[in-house]
Amino acid sequence: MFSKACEYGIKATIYIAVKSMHQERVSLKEIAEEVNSPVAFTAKILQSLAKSGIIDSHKGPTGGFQIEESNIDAIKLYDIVNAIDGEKIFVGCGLGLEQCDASQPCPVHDKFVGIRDNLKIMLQNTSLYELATGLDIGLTHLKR
Amino acid sequence: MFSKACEYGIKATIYIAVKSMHQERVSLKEIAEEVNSPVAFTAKILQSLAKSGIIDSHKGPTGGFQIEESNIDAIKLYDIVNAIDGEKIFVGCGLGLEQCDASQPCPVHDKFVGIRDNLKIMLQNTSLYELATGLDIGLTHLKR
DNA sequence: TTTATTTAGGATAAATTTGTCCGAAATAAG
DNA sequence: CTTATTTCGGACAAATTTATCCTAAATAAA
Repeated sequence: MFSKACEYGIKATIYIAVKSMHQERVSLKEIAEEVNSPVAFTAKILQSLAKSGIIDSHKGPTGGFQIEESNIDAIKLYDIVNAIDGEKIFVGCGLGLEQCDASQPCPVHDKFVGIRDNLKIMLQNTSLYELATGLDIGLTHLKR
Repeated sequence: MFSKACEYGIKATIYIAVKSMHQERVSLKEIAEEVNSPVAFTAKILQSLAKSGIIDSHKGPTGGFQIEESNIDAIKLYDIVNAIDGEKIFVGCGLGLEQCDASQPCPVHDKFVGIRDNLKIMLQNTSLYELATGLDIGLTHLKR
């Protein structure tokens, strides 16, 4: 469903959010450990999330990643997925046709659009805040 | 969403089904042309679909691919996707966790399972017959 | 039987995704 | 200022997916 990059990016962002809600900044190393993702690859993903403005990064000792607390509720799962995998997941024909829309549909068009709209709506309605809160209170987990 | 292999496989199977409903066998070359897919790669996919028993193949002149007409309604989109991409699309955690279920969920577990179940049900409820019929009567298309 | 045609299948290559390594740049603290 | 720490960013490598090519095997028809 999601790419590995996206999986790591989502996990990392949720972890950073939890820490940010406790006014803590976290290092790449800690994130990769807690989220069970390859360090160097995770670094690349965090870089691009920082460029997208979803997370903040700081160099040097005491440096690391964080998310402005007031943004955590406004950031949606959709934003993270979109920043990493791009909108190509939400656009385009399910069978790869260039020319496919309601007036000239591919055989799976209607059914496919239905599923994908569900996905899109789910991602747009899911806030980083609720994901981070669930993790913080021990309702969910990210390891293994 | 689907792999390229799956896209080509679905398109090819629908095209073969349409022809089979008119008692015609089709060659790899014709399929690849009509479905706008790379010939050699399509050959591989059709090979595996034949091994899975979803389509029949015949060598030699007048050879080609076909689907037993009485099977066309029983074959579901799910069977095609499952034969090519495997069940890994329908199983496993949305964030790639090994240990993730209702009792120890990842942060997106519930929402993700909901979407994926929708997808699975849609694929299981969509018959090759309806897809092929739509194409046959010109309601849908596979080119471009 | 010979020939032409078509799929089967192995080897290989190209493209993309995933992942690593390392020096540069920033920066906090002694 | 120096040093230690941390992210940045480029080059590179491995793995997977996508795609090609060619020979073998089957088989229909002359």
